[in-house]
Amino acid sequence: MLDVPGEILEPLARSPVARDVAHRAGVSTATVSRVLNGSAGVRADKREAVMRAAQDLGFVANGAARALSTRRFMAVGAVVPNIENEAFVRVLSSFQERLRQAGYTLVAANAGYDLEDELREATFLLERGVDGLMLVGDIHHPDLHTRIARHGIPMVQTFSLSRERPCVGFDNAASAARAANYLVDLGHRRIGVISGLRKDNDRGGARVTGIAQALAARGLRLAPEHDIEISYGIGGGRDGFRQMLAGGPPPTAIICGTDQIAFGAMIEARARGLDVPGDLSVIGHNDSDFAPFLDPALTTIRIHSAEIGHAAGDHLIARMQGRPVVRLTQIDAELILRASTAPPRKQALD
Amino acid sequence: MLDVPGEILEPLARSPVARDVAHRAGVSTATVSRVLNGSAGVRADKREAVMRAAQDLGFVANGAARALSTRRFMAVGAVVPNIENEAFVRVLSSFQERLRQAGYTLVAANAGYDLEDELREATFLLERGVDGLMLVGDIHHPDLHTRIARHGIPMVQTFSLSRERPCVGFDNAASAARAANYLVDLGHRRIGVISGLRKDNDRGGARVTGIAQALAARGLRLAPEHDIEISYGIGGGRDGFRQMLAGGPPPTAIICGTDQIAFGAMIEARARGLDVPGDLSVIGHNDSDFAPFLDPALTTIRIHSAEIGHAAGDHLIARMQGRPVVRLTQIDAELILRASTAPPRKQALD
DNA sequence: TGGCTATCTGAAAGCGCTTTCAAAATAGTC
DNA sequence: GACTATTTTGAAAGCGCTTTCAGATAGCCA
Repeated sequence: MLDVPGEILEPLARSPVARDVAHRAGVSTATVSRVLNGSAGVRADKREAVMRAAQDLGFVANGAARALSTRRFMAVGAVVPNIENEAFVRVLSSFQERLRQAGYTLVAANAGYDLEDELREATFLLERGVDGLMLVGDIHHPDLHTRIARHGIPMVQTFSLSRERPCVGFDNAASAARAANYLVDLGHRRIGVISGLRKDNDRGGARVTGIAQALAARGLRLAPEHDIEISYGIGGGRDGFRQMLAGGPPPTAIICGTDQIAFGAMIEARARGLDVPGDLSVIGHNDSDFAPFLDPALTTIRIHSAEIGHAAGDHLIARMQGRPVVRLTQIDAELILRASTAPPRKQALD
Repeated sequence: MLDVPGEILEPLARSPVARDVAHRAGVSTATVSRVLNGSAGVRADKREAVMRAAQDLGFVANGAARALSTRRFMAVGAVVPNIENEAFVRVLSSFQERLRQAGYTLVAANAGYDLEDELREATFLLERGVDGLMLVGDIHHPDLHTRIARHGIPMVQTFSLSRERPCVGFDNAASAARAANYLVDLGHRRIGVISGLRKDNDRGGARVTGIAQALAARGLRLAPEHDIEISYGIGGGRDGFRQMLAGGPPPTAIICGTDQIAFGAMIEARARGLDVPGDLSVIGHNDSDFAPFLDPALTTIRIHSAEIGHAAGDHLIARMQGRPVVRLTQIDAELILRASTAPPRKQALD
């Protein structure tokens, strides 16, 4: 890093307030407020005058004053585990889209898969006065809901379903189970899982559970040495698959917690001379941009992130406006079949 | 999407305010404020009492009231072209990290590579009362700077250098030129470029210019048919390279605007039976997570996004606190050599 | 103990907007 | 033209916090 010396910069001037506009237009601030908020009952000529005055002065209402006065901040918060994760970014993006249309601002924060941190960030947002809050998953710090309740604002959870709380998501166990069943149908018998960290992460946990149960229902089992938990990312996927190979006879198929992990596993498999899908079928999660372009193209569980974001936005907006709303919105994930899955080779089956 | 009927939810209760705390602690709101803001000059026993009362009541200061009173919102805005773009997400993430430490909240918005939209989003943030603003690049709507100035808040631009305005970035032309020179040094003579959309995008434009100039300085030229502009993404890269092949003798090396584009170009090249790097050397931009894992591993220009975000954060914080600051911070990009670049085959050189 | 600082503390005045309430202006009626 | 029903309007009271200013307390020294 290199700092290039340059002119030193300085600040400020007083920006116009409602009284200035009122003066210029020859009315009271009450009327200015009425005009600017579109309330009815202002004579056309005064309305005109106010509009022009505001325009001339470049008046912009002070958000804090307005918020203080109306008791609404017109902002909603969102706390996601990892703001650099594609799926969360997509949700945030679509969530924001909706909020923006309704005049709300999105304030997002990062919790890094840690309950304490999540609580801290959420509290920070609450202090800011957000009018609503979006969270990811159904596992949170025990104090979190109390604090949210104390602020009396609506909250919605995303990505997973919840028994008690408002949520927009999908059945992680069921969709992962579907992937497992698909593999079993193809003829696979030894199926492994590489997931991200599962601590305090109901999505990851549910997926593995779903797979284990699906296998059990078909008379198979998820061997402990084929149930790997690693940190996210391509590197994690490589490590995970390496670990799996170290534990006895390799699986003929694996289901991964993200497409990045799947990508990593495929790389490691290839480095070990295994053919995908010949020797190893691979399924990812999320349907990332690159998934169709991998070689072979990656079979993956597509999560409709944009729809989740939209639905979560709609839910929160409705509640903030006092409209009734259903507690649970389910948006199903979808298994996208591509070239990384195939029946196992005969000799691998014994 | 499926809506499952559920209980209908409802709201509210009054949250405690400073006066409540004052009452409970037997002091005035002035003292409460002093304690909660850590101002000196409050006797220990009263301080204790206030702390406990606040704790018991679960008091959280109303952000709007505080903002109104202090004239500082403790929030800064950021408008980026595409919130789903890896490089921008990284910058936002590190930017936020710094802000958060200093007690500021980040409010981010999406402009989608459109000047009008950028103006709209920035105005929205300005209305919100942000205390500072981060933008990307040096090309903006003519009205934007006027509006920012009217609010009297500091602004910093990122990713590119600017002649007039505060900025944290790197010399896009120079770093792209370095990549071009490297290719020429390897022996390449026909070098192509696939960039993202260049309209209103000084980064993309500068990179191409830098490459063209570097080539010119070595007695070569960037042929128009080898100068391709496409929309971002892997698909864009494929299309771009296809277009390039349609335009006469193919280049022996290409420089791409992002790693995604490079990835797409590599896929297309392989689909055409070209070997990378044997028949085609490829250089990307950004050093994405997947770059080292592509086959072959991608040579790329690493942009130190995290440092840019940190520096931009530091810059804004300093100015918001009235401290002097240098106008321009340069953070150099770096050419990361991997396996996707090599000398051209002899027969390709004529 | 009295007198004089040095500390602490609370009353009160904003911050800039919205909104209520009653007065002023206008319109409508007979 | 007097009188009532409507609209329009502005004065003023908050919203909940910070901060100034002056008064109350405590601390010290003679």
